[in-house]
Amino acid sequence: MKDTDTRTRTRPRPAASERENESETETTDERDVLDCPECGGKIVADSGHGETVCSDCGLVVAENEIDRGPEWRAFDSREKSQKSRVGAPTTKMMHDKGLSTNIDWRDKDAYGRSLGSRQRAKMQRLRKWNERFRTRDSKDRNLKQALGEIDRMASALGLPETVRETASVIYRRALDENLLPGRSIEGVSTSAVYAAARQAGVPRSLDEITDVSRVEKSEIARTYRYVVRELGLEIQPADPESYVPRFASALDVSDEAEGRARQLLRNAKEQGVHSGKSPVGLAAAAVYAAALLTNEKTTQAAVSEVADISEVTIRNRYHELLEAEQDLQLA
DNA sequence: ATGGTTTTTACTGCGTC
DNA sequence: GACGCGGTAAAAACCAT
Repeated sequence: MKDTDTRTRTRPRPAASERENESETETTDERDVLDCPECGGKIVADSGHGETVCSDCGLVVAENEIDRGPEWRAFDSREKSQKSRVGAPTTKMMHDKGLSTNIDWRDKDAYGRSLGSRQRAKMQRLRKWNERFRTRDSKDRNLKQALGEIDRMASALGLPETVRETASVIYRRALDENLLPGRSIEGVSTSAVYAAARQAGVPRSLDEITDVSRVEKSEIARTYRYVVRELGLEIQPADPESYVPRFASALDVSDEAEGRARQLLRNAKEQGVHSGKSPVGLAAAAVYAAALLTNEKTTQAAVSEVADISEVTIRNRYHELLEAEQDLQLA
């Protein structure tokens, strides 16, 4: 991980629809406009989410200002007024932030008198229904937010529609099985994306996932393990070959080299050289080795860059890959 | 918590353009 | 002399126990 300083972290720009909404929600008085150190573009102090962010490259200059914007987002003026922050202070301790109706369990009226049996039965029914609606509402809102997040991350990672759908399904299942309490919506939706991408055979490394998520790597990993276990998802370790096309095209190497890379990986697999090693490292090394074999110019540094893996690892892996290749020819 | 394995970081030496 | 590459040692991260 390169970004040790949390204040200068780049982030993918929000989807167009979101940005439009933010700018029209915001009153346009006294904004600070400065030049971005990163790309020279304009930085507008606001964004409505307590962040000061460059509109061109997404560089986050300052975070943790007070967010005065409305809750979530609004699509028309009716929703906007409904969701604006007016009303009782909310608490995060309750799943519905303490805004819902509560019916006392005591069978007394407002003056403390006991209720008749008819009234008691009525109250009993009301309690039951109130409870039902309340939990359903909260799950709805929860799901809405999570699906938005899943969409945002998936598109930032360039994942196809199908992956988003599986991610949503995974999230829904997690919600239905009550896996959420004690875990953040963010964390679980990130895990869902990670799992879905792997299941679909278009894996993204944990680091790549972490870059687009709002939670830390360790939490994602923890939540991911938990979700996979509880849901009984069957996910094989990522196949190194599935990283090859992405690296190959990022490095502009020929199809021939790409084929060689796959071949190298298959050989390695048969000889069991690959177990225990990171699939990303293997894939990166294979691409590098293949480029070498086909006389194309690539540097370890370049491969290391696109694969986000150290050069040392590439060196070690690609020696092993070439050895495996030789052993195979001798046998 | 611990120990074993893998990956990363940092540094050095070698050959080439 | 800068660059690409190789190797090494030590630190850090990761994993299973």
